[in-house]
Amino acid sequence: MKNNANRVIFHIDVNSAYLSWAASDRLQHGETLDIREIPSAVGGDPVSRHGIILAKSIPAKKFKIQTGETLYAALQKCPDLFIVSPQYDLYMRCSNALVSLLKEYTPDIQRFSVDECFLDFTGMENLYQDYLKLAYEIKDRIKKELGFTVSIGISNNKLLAKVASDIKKPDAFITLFPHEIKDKMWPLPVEDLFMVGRATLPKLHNLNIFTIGDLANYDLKLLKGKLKSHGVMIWNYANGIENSEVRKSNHINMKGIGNSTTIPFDVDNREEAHKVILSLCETVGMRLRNSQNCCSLVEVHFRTNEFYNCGRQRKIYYYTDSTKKISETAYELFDELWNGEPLRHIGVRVSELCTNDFCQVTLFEEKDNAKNSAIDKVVDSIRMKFGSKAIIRGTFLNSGIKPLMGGVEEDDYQIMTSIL
DNA sequence: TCTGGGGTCCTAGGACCC
DNA sequence: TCTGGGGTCCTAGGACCC
Repeated sequence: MKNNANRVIFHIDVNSAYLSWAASDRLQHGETLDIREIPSAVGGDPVSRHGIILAKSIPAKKFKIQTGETLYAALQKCPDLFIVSPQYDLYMRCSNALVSLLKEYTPDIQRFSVDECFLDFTGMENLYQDYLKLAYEIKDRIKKELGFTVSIGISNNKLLAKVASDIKKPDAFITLFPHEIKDKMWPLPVEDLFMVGRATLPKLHNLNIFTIGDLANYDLKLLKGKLKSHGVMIWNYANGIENSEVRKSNHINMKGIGNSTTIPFDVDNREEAHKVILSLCETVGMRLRNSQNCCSLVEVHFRTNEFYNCGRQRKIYYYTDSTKKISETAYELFDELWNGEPLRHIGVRVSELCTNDFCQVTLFEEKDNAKNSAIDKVVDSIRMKFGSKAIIRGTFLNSGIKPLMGGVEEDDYQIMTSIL
Protein backbone atom coordinates (compact mmCIF):
# COMPACT_ATOMS: atom_id res chain seq x y z
CA MET A 1 0.00 0.00 0.00
CA LYS A 2 1.23 3.44 -0.90
CA ASN A 3 0.41 6.79 0.50
CA ASN A 4 -2.00 8.19 -2.05
CA ALA A 5 -1.10 11.82 -1.54
CA ASN A 6 1.64 11.99 -4.13
CA ARG A 7 0.45 9.43 -6.61
CA VAL A 8 -0.51 10.31 -10.15
CA ILE A 9 -2.74 7.76 -11.85
CA PHE A 10 -4.21 7.96 -15.33
CA HIS A 11 -7.14 5.86 -16.45
CA ILE A 12 -7.42 5.64 -20.23
CA ASP A 13 -10.63 4.44 -21.78
CA VAL A 14 -11.23 4.02 -25.52
CA ASN A 15 -14.49 5.71 -26.49
CA SER A 16 -17.04 3.13 -27.72
CA ALA A 17 -14.08 0.84 -28.34
CA TYR A 18 -15.48 -1.85 -30.63
CA LEU A 19 -17.35 0.69 -32.71
CA SER A 20 -14.45 3.15 -32.95
CA TRP A 21 -12.08 0.40 -33.93
CA ALA A 22 -14.45 -0.88 -36.59
CA ALA A 23 -14.88 2.69 -37.86
CA SER A 24 -11.17 3.47 -38.15
CA ASP A 25 -10.53 0.08 -39.74
CA ARG A 26 -13.17 0.78 -42.39
CA LEU A 27 -11.70 4.20 -43.13
CA GLN A 28 -8.26 2.68 -43.48
CA HIS A 29 -9.69 0.25 -45.99
CA GLY A 30 -10.95 3.02 -48.21
CA GLU A 31 -14.52 3.43 -47.00
CA THR A 32 -15.68 7.01 -46.92
CA LEU A 33 -18.48 6.66 -44.39
CA ASP A 34 -17.37 7.13 -40.77
CA ILE A 35 -19.86 4.99 -38.88
CA ARG A 36 -19.12 6.95 -35.69
CA GLU A 37 -21.11 9.78 -37.17
CA ILE A 38 -24.32 7.87 -37.92
CA PRO A 39 -26.54 5.70 -35.71
CA SER A 40 -24.56 2.46 -35.79
CA ALA A 41 -23.68 -0.50 -33.63
CA VAL A 42 -21.50 -3.57 -33.41
CA GLY A 43 -23.71 -6.59 -33.07
CA GLY A 44 -23.58 -10.36 -33.37
CA ASP A 45 -25.53 -12.51 -35.78
CA PRO A 46 -29.06 -13.39 -34.65
CA VAL A 47 -29.08 -16.44 -36.94
CA SER A 48 -26.37 -18.04 -34.87
CA ARG A 49 -28.10 -16.74 -31.73
CA HIS A 50 -25.45 -14.13 -31.00
CA GLY A 51 -27.76 -11.22 -31.69
CA ILE A 52 -26.95 -8.62 -29.08
CA ILE A 53 -25.52 -5.10 -29.25
CA LEU A 54 -21.85 -5.03 -28.21
CA ALA A 55 -21.16 -1.34 -28.81
CA LYS A 56 -22.95 1.67 -30.22
CA SER A 57 -22.10 5.04 -31.75
CA ILE A 58 -22.91 8.32 -30.04
CA PRO A 59 -25.70 9.09 -32.55
CA ALA A 60 -27.16 5.64 -31.75
CA LYS A 61 -27.30 6.61 -28.09
CA LYS A 62 -29.88 9.24 -28.99
CA PHE A 63 -32.19 6.38 -29.95
CA LYS A 64 -31.65 4.85 -26.51
CA ILE A 65 -29.81 1.89 -28.00
CA GLN A 66 -28.25 -0.06 -25.13
CA THR A 67 -25.28 -2.36 -24.97
CA GLY A 68 -26.45 -5.90 -24.29
CA GLU A 69 -29.92 -5.54 -25.73
CA THR A 70 -31.05 -7.64 -28.66
CA LEU A 71 -30.56 -6.48 -32.21
CA TYR A 72 -34.26 -7.00 -32.59
CA ALA A 73 -35.07 -4.50 -29.84
CA ALA A 74 -32.47 -2.05 -31.13
CA LEU A 75 -33.91 -2.16 -34.64
CA GLN A 76 -37.37 -1.48 -33.25
CA LYS A 77 -36.04 1.73 -31.76
CA CYS A 78 -33.98 2.67 -34.78
CA PRO A 79 -34.85 0.82 -38.02
CA ASP A 80 -31.96 2.47 -39.89
CA LEU A 81 -29.37 1.41 -37.35
CA PHE A 82 -26.21 0.50 -39.26
CA ILE A 83 -24.90 -2.79 -37.87
CA VAL A 84 -21.42 -4.20 -38.29
CA SER A 85 -20.15 -7.62 -37.17
CA PRO A 86 -17.65 -7.96 -34.36
CA GLN A 87 -13.99 -8.59 -35.29
CA TYR A 88 -12.23 -9.76 -32.17
CA ASP A 89 -8.83 -10.08 -33.79
CA LEU A 90 -9.04 -6.45 -34.88
CA TYR A 91 -9.85 -5.39 -31.31
CA MET A 92 -6.85 -7.25 -30.03
CA ARG A 93 -4.57 -5.59 -32.56
CA CYS A 94 -5.94 -2.14 -31.72
CA SER A 95 -5.60 -2.83 -28.02
CA ASN A 96 -2.00 -3.94 -28.47
CA ALA A 97 -1.22 -0.86 -30.54
CA LEU A 98 -2.64 1.32 -27.80
CA VAL A 99 -0.59 -0.37 -25.11
CA SER A 100 2.65 -0.12 -27.08
CA LEU A 101 2.09 3.60 -27.54
CA LEU A 102 1.38 4.03 -23.83
CA LYS A 103 4.48 2.09 -22.90
CA GLU A 104 6.54 4.91 -24.37
CA TYR A 105 5.39 7.01 -21.43
CA THR A 106 5.64 4.62 -18.48
CA PRO A 107 6.31 0.93 -17.89
CA ASP A 108 3.76 0.94 -15.06
CA ILE A 109 0.69 -0.04 -17.02
CA GLN A 110 -2.18 -2.21 -15.91
CA ARG A 111 -4.26 -3.53 -18.73
CA PHE A 112 -7.68 -3.55 -17.15
CA SER A 113 -9.63 -4.75 -20.15
CA VAL A 114 -9.28 -4.79 -23.90
CA ASP A 115 -10.03 -1.05 -23.99
CA GLU A 116 -8.95 0.27 -20.60
CA CYS A 117 -5.59 0.89 -18.97
CA PHE A 118 -4.26 2.34 -15.76
CA LEU A 119 -0.95 4.20 -15.91
CA ASP A 120 1.12 5.13 -12.88
CA PHE A 121 3.19 8.31 -13.20
CA THR A 122 4.06 8.55 -9.53
CA GLY A 123 7.54 9.92 -8.96
CA MET A 124 8.05 10.95 -12.57
CA GLU A 125 7.83 14.71 -11.96
CA ASN A 126 11.25 15.16 -13.50
CA LEU A 127 10.04 13.68 -16.75
CA TYR A 128 6.58 15.20 -16.85
CA GLN A 129 6.20 18.53 -15.09
CA ASP A 130 2.66 19.11 -16.25
CA TYR A 131 0.29 16.13 -16.19
CA LEU A 132 -2.44 17.98 -18.02
CA LYS A 133 -0.07 18.66 -20.87
CA LEU A 134 0.92 14.99 -20.80
CA ALA A 135 -2.69 13.85 -20.95
CA TYR A 136 -3.28 16.18 -23.84
CA GLU A 137 -0.28 14.84 -25.72
CA ILE A 138 -1.21 11.19 -25.16
CA LYS A 139 -4.80 11.60 -26.24
CA ASP A 140 -3.79 13.54 -29.35
CA ARG A 141 -1.13 11.11 -30.37
CA ILE A 142 -3.58 8.22 -30.09
CA LYS A 143 -6.06 10.10 -32.21
CA LYS A 144 -3.51 11.02 -34.85
CA GLU A 145 -1.49 7.82 -34.98
CA LEU A 146 -4.10 5.18 -34.21
CA GLY A 147 -7.25 6.84 -35.49
CA PHE A 148 -9.52 6.62 -32.46
CA THR A 149 -10.27 8.76 -29.43
CA VAL A 150 -9.90 8.12 -25.73
CA SER A 151 -10.97 9.69 -22.47
CA ILE A 152 -8.40 10.14 -19.74
CA GLY A 153 -9.18 10.41 -16.05
CA ILE A 154 -6.48 11.71 -13.72
CA SER A 155 -6.32 11.37 -9.96
CA ASN A 156 -4.22 9.93 -7.17
CA ASN A 157 -5.93 6.55 -7.08
CA LYS A 158 -7.36 4.14 -9.59
CA LEU A 159 -10.97 4.39 -8.53
CA LEU A 160 -11.12 8.17 -8.91
CA ALA A 161 -9.20 8.05 -12.18
CA LYS A 162 -11.68 5.52 -13.52
CA VAL A 163 -14.75 7.44 -12.45
CA ALA A 164 -13.19 10.57 -13.93
CA SER A 165 -12.59 9.12 -17.38
CA ASP A 166 -16.30 8.38 -17.55
CA ILE A 167 -17.35 11.96 -16.81
CA LYS A 168 -16.10 13.62 -19.96
CA LYS A 169 -16.10 11.95 -23.35
CA PRO A 170 -15.21 11.53 -26.10
CA ASP A 171 -11.69 12.78 -26.78
CA ALA A 172 -11.21 14.45 -23.41
CA PHE A 173 -9.29 14.44 -20.17
CA ILE A 174 -10.34 15.50 -16.70
CA THR A 175 -8.94 15.44 -13.19
CA LEU A 176 -10.79 14.14 -10.15
CA PHE A 177 -8.55 14.72 -7.16
CA PRO A 178 -9.91 14.28 -3.63
CA HIS A 179 -10.71 17.98 -3.21
CA GLU A 180 -12.87 17.79 -6.37
CA ILE A 181 -14.95 14.80 -5.25
CA LYS A 182 -17.72 16.90 -3.80
CA ASP A 183 -18.25 18.96 -6.94
CA LYS A 184 -17.46 16.48 -9.69
CA MET A 185 -18.40 13.05 -8.32
CA TRP A 186 -21.06 13.40 -5.66
CA PRO A 187 -23.74 14.83 -7.96
CA LEU A 188 -23.50 11.80 -10.27
CA PRO A 189 -26.18 9.09 -10.14
CA VAL A 190 -25.05 6.31 -7.83
CA GLU A 191 -25.07 3.73 -10.65
CA ASP A 192 -22.13 5.60 -12.20
CA LEU A 193 -19.98 4.36 -9.34
CA PHE A 194 -17.72 1.38 -10.02
CA MET A 195 -19.26 -1.79 -8.53
CA VAL A 196 -22.80 -0.47 -8.27
CA GLY A 197 -24.64 -2.68 -10.70
CA ARG A 198 -28.03 -4.06 -11.54
CA ALA A 199 -28.60 -5.84 -8.24
CA THR A 200 -27.19 -3.17 -5.90
CA LEU A 201 -29.00 -0.22 -7.45
CA PRO A 202 -32.54 -1.08 -6.29
CA LYS A 203 -31.23 -1.82 -2.80
CA LEU A 204 -29.63 1.61 -2.66
CA HIS A 205 -32.76 3.27 -4.00
CA ASN A 206 -34.69 1.59 -1.19
CA LEU A 207 -32.39 3.33 1.25
CA ASN A 208 -33.07 6.64 -0.46
CA ILE A 209 -29.63 6.70 -1.98
CA PHE A 210 -29.73 8.14 -5.49
CA THR A 211 -26.45 9.97 -5.98
CA ILE A 212 -22.88 9.06 -5.19
CA GLY A 213 -23.02 11.87 -2.63
CA ASP A 214 -26.03 10.24 -0.93
CA LEU A 215 -24.02 7.05 -0.62
CA ALA A 216 -20.88 8.81 0.61
CA ASN A 217 -22.82 10.48 3.40
CA TYR A 218 -24.90 7.50 4.42
CA ASP A 219 -24.35 5.93 7.83
CA LEU A 220 -21.68 3.29 7.29
CA LYS A 221 -22.88 0.94 10.03
CA LEU A 222 -26.40 0.91 8.66
CA LEU A 223 -25.10 0.27 5.18
CA LYS A 224 -22.86 -2.54 6.37
CA GLY A 225 -25.86 -4.17 8.03
CA LYS A 226 -27.77 -4.14 4.75
CA LEU A 227 -25.08 -4.82 2.17
CA LYS A 228 -22.28 -6.49 4.13
CA SER A 229 -18.74 -6.07 2.87
CA HIS A 230 -19.93 -4.93 -0.54
CA GLY A 231 -21.62 -2.01 1.21
CA VAL A 232 -18.39 -1.03 2.92
CA MET A 233 -16.52 -1.19 -0.35
CA ILE A 234 -18.87 1.03 -2.34
CA TRP A 235 -19.13 3.45 0.59
CA ASN A 236 -15.35 3.79 0.50
CA TYR A 237 -15.47 4.26 -3.26
CA ALA A 238 -18.13 6.95 -2.92
CA ASN A 239 -15.75 8.76 -0.59
CA GLY A 240 -12.84 8.32 -2.98
CA ILE A 241 -11.08 5.85 -0.70
CA GLU A 242 -9.13 3.23 -2.64
CA ASN A 243 -5.42 2.48 -2.67
CA SER A 244 -4.65 -0.56 -4.80
CA GLU A 245 -1.51 -0.73 -6.88
CA VAL A 246 -1.28 -0.34 -10.61
CA ARG A 247 -0.15 -3.88 -11.22
CA LYS A 248 1.20 -5.22 -14.41
CA SER A 249 -1.09 -7.92 -15.69
CA ASN A 250 0.48 -11.18 -16.62
CA HIS A 251 -0.19 -14.87 -16.48
CA ILE A 252 1.31 -15.17 -13.02
CA ASN A 253 -1.64 -13.55 -11.30
CA MET A 254 -4.17 -14.96 -13.71
CA LYS A 255 -6.80 -16.88 -11.75
CA GLY A 256 -8.51 -19.01 -14.36
CA ILE A 257 -9.13 -19.66 -18.02
CA GLY A 258 -12.55 -20.24 -19.47
CA ASN A 259 -14.20 -20.78 -22.80
CA SER A 260 -17.89 -20.89 -23.50
CA THR A 261 -20.15 -20.59 -26.48
CA THR A 262 -23.70 -20.23 -27.56
CA ILE A 263 -24.37 -22.93 -30.11
CA PRO A 264 -26.36 -21.95 -33.21
CA PHE A 265 -28.75 -24.84 -32.52
CA ASP A 266 -29.98 -26.60 -29.39
CA VAL A 267 -27.84 -29.50 -28.27
CA ASP A 268 -30.05 -32.32 -27.07
CA ASN A 269 -27.89 -35.41 -27.02
CA ARG A 270 -24.93 -36.36 -24.91
CA GLU A 271 -22.59 -37.17 -27.74
CA GLU A 272 -23.00 -33.81 -29.34
CA ALA A 273 -22.64 -32.06 -26.00
CA HIS A 274 -19.38 -33.92 -25.44
CA LYS A 275 -18.13 -32.72 -28.80
CA VAL A 276 -18.86 -29.13 -27.88
CA ILE A 277 -17.11 -29.65 -24.56
CA LEU A 278 -14.07 -31.15 -26.23
CA SER A 279 -13.94 -28.27 -28.64
CA LEU A 280 -14.03 -25.80 -25.76
CA CYS A 281 -11.38 -27.78 -23.88
CA GLU A 282 -9.03 -27.68 -26.86
CA THR A 283 -8.87 -23.92 -26.59
CA VAL A 284 -8.73 -23.88 -22.81
CA GLY A 285 -5.93 -26.44 -22.77
CA MET A 286 -3.93 -24.59 -25.37
CA ARG A 287 -4.26 -21.28 -23.56
CA LEU A 288 -3.36 -22.97 -20.30
CA ARG A 289 -0.18 -24.47 -21.75
CA ASN A 290 0.59 -21.24 -23.53
CA SER A 291 0.49 -19.38 -20.24
CA GLN A 292 2.68 -22.05 -18.66
CA ASN A 293 0.11 -22.98 -16.07
CA CYS A 294 -1.55 -26.13 -14.80
CA CYS A 295 -4.95 -26.28 -13.16
CA SER A 296 -6.57 -28.34 -10.41
CA LEU A 297 -10.18 -27.26 -10.69
CA VAL A 298 -12.47 -27.90 -13.65
CA GLU A 299 -15.92 -26.43 -14.08
CA VAL A 300 -18.67 -27.02 -16.61
CA HIS A 301 -21.70 -24.81 -16.96
CA PHE A 302 -24.56 -24.59 -19.38
CA ARG A 303 -27.67 -22.62 -20.26
CA THR A 304 -30.82 -24.39 -21.37
CA ASN A 305 -33.02 -23.18 -24.19
CA GLU A 306 -35.25 -21.77 -21.46
CA PHE A 307 -32.37 -19.72 -20.07
CA TYR A 308 -31.87 -21.71 -16.95
CA ASN A 309 -28.19 -21.57 -15.93
CA CYS A 310 -26.29 -24.03 -13.83
CA GLY A 311 -22.81 -25.37 -13.35
CA ARG A 312 -20.75 -27.97 -11.61
CA GLN A 313 -17.13 -27.90 -10.57
CA ARG A 314 -14.68 -30.45 -9.24
CA LYS A 315 -11.34 -30.24 -7.63
CA ILE A 316 -8.95 -32.77 -9.07
CA TYR A 317 -6.20 -33.86 -6.77
CA TYR A 318 -3.31 -33.16 -9.09
CA TYR A 319 -2.33 -30.39 -11.48
CA THR A 320 -2.73 -30.82 -15.19
CA ASP A 321 -2.56 -28.95 -18.47
CA SER A 322 -3.63 -31.88 -20.59
CA THR A 323 -6.55 -31.37 -22.94
CA LYS A 324 -7.47 -35.02 -22.46
CA LYS A 325 -7.57 -34.82 -18.65
CA ILE A 326 -9.54 -31.60 -18.66
CA SER A 327 -12.07 -32.85 -21.16
CA GLU A 328 -12.53 -36.18 -19.37
CA THR A 329 -13.27 -34.36 -16.12
CA ALA A 330 -15.57 -32.00 -17.98
CA TYR A 331 -17.52 -34.92 -19.48
CA GLU A 332 -18.01 -36.41 -16.02
CA LEU A 333 -19.26 -33.15 -14.59
CA PHE A 334 -21.54 -32.62 -17.52
CA ASP A 335 -23.05 -36.09 -17.29
CA GLU A 336 -23.74 -35.61 -13.57
CA LEU A 337 -25.35 -32.25 -14.13
CA TRP A 338 -27.38 -32.65 -17.28
CA ASN A 339 -30.95 -33.94 -17.21
CA GLY A 340 -31.53 -33.91 -20.93
CA GLU A 341 -32.85 -30.36 -21.38
CA PRO A 342 -31.99 -28.86 -24.77
CA LEU A 343 -28.95 -26.61 -24.36
CA ARG A 344 -28.11 -23.37 -26.11
CA HIS A 345 -24.88 -22.54 -24.31
CA ILE A 346 -22.04 -24.61 -22.84
CA GLY A 347 -18.89 -23.49 -21.07
CA VAL A 348 -15.74 -24.92 -19.54
CA ARG A 349 -13.45 -23.15 -17.11
CA VAL A 350 -10.31 -24.17 -15.26
CA SER A 351 -8.84 -22.50 -12.20
CA GLU A 352 -6.66 -23.07 -9.12
CA LEU A 353 -3.69 -22.50 -11.34
CA CYS A 354 -0.04 -23.02 -10.65
CA THR A 355 3.00 -22.64 -12.85
CA ASN A 356 3.77 -25.80 -14.77
CA ASP A 357 7.42 -25.97 -13.62
CA PHE A 358 6.70 -28.54 -10.96
CA CYS A 359 3.48 -29.97 -12.19
CA GLN A 360 2.65 -32.74 -9.78
CA VAL A 361 1.06 -35.85 -11.18
CA THR A 362 -0.15 -38.93 -9.44
CA LEU A 363 2.36 -41.73 -9.71
CA PHE A 364 0.34 -44.31 -11.55
CA GLU A 365 -0.61 -41.81 -14.19
CA GLU A 366 2.94 -40.84 -14.99
CA LYS A 367 3.15 -42.77 -18.23
CA ASP A 368 -0.24 -41.74 -19.54
CA ASN A 369 0.61 -38.20 -18.63
CA ALA A 370 3.80 -38.12 -20.62
CA LYS A 371 1.95 -39.38 -23.66
CA ASN A 372 -0.81 -36.78 -23.35
CA SER A 373 1.67 -34.04 -22.90
CA ALA A 374 3.60 -35.11 -25.96
CA ILE A 375 0.44 -35.10 -28.07
CA ASP A 376 -0.62 -31.68 -26.79
CA LYS A 377 2.81 -30.29 -27.53
CA VAL A 378 2.82 -31.50 -31.12
CA VAL A 379 -0.72 -30.28 -31.77
CA ASP A 380 0.04 -26.88 -30.21
CA SER A 381 3.12 -26.39 -32.31
CA ILE A 382 1.36 -27.34 -35.53
CA ARG A 383 -1.44 -24.93 -34.75
CA MET A 384 1.06 -22.26 -33.83
CA LYS A 385 2.85 -22.66 -37.14
CA PHE A 386 0.05 -23.33 -39.57
CA GLY A 387 -2.98 -21.87 -37.86
CA SER A 388 -5.63 -23.29 -35.59
CA LYS A 389 -7.36 -25.13 -38.41
CA ALA A 390 -4.27 -27.02 -39.51
CA ILE A 391 -5.06 -30.01 -37.33
CA ILE A 392 -8.42 -31.09 -36.00
CA ARG A 393 -9.84 -34.15 -34.34
CA GLY A 394 -11.65 -36.65 -36.51
CA THR A 395 -14.61 -36.40 -34.15
CA PHE A 396 -15.47 -33.02 -35.57
CA LEU A 397 -15.58 -33.99 -39.22
CA ASN A 398 -19.09 -33.40 -40.55
CA SER A 399 -20.35 -32.81 -37.01
CA GLY A 400 -21.49 -29.23 -37.55
CA ILE A 401 -19.42 -28.29 -34.53
CA LYS A 402 -16.35 -26.14 -34.83
CA PRO A 403 -13.23 -28.03 -33.70
CA LEU A 404 -11.89 -25.08 -31.73
CA MET A 405 -14.43 -22.87 -30.15
CA GLY A 406 -13.74 -19.49 -28.74
CA GLY A 407 -11.05 -17.00 -29.52
CA VAL A 408 -7.51 -18.20 -29.67
CA GLU A 409 -5.44 -15.15 -28.96
CA GLU A 410 -1.85 -14.89 -30.03
CA ASP A 411 -1.15 -12.69 -27.09
CA ASP A 412 -1.99 -14.03 -23.73
CA TYR A 413 -2.95 -11.39 -21.27
CA GLN A 414 -5.29 -11.01 -18.41
CA ILE A 415 -8.63 -9.84 -19.71
CA MET A 416 -10.43 -8.30 -16.80
CA THR A 417 -10.56 -8.20 -13.07
CA SER A 418 -13.56 -7.18 -11.07
CA ILE A 419 -11.31 -5.55 -8.53
CA LEU A 420 -9.14 -2.57 -9.18
C1' DT B 1 -34.24 -15.73 -36.03
C1' DC B 2 -35.08 -11.80 -28.80
C1' DT B 3 -31.45 -12.50 -24.95
C1' DG B 4 -22.52 -12.96 -25.87
C1' DG B 5 -18.29 -14.12 -23.77
C1' DG B 6 -14.38 -13.22 -20.95
C1' DG B 7 -13.12 -12.50 -16.26
C1' DT B 8 -12.87 -11.98 -10.38
C1' DC B 9 -14.66 -12.10 -5.91
C1' DC B 10 -17.97 -13.11 -2.08
C1' DT B 11 -21.23 -15.86 0.62
C1' DA B 12 -23.48 -19.70 2.43
C1' DG B 13 -24.08 -24.46 3.49
C1' DG B 14 -22.38 -29.04 4.20
C1' DA B 15 -18.64 -32.36 5.13
C1' DC B 16 -15.10 -33.46 7.94
C1' DC B 17 -11.70 -33.15 11.66
C1' DC B 18 -10.22 -32.15 16.32
C1' DT C 1 -29.67 -42.44 23.33
C1' DC C 2 -27.87 -36.64 24.84
C1' DT C 3 -24.65 -32.44 24.46
C1' DG C 4 -20.40 -28.32 22.01
C1' DG C 5 -17.66 -25.28 18.97
C1' DG C 6 -14.02 -23.94 15.86
C1' DG C 7 -11.49 -24.42 11.67
C1' DT C 8 -10.76 -25.75 6.84
C1' DC C 9 -12.07 -27.49 2.48
C1' DC C 10 -15.32 -28.05 -1.18
C1' DT C 11 -19.23 -26.72 -3.96
C1' DA C 12 -23.10 -23.90 -5.81
C1' DG C 13 -24.75 -19.66 -6.88
C1' DG C 14 -24.79 -14.81 -7.29
C1' DA C 15 -22.81 -10.13 -7.89
C1' DC C 16 -19.92 -7.18 -10.37
C1' DC C 17 -16.85 -5.56 -14.32
C1' DC C 18 -15.91 -4.74 -19.66
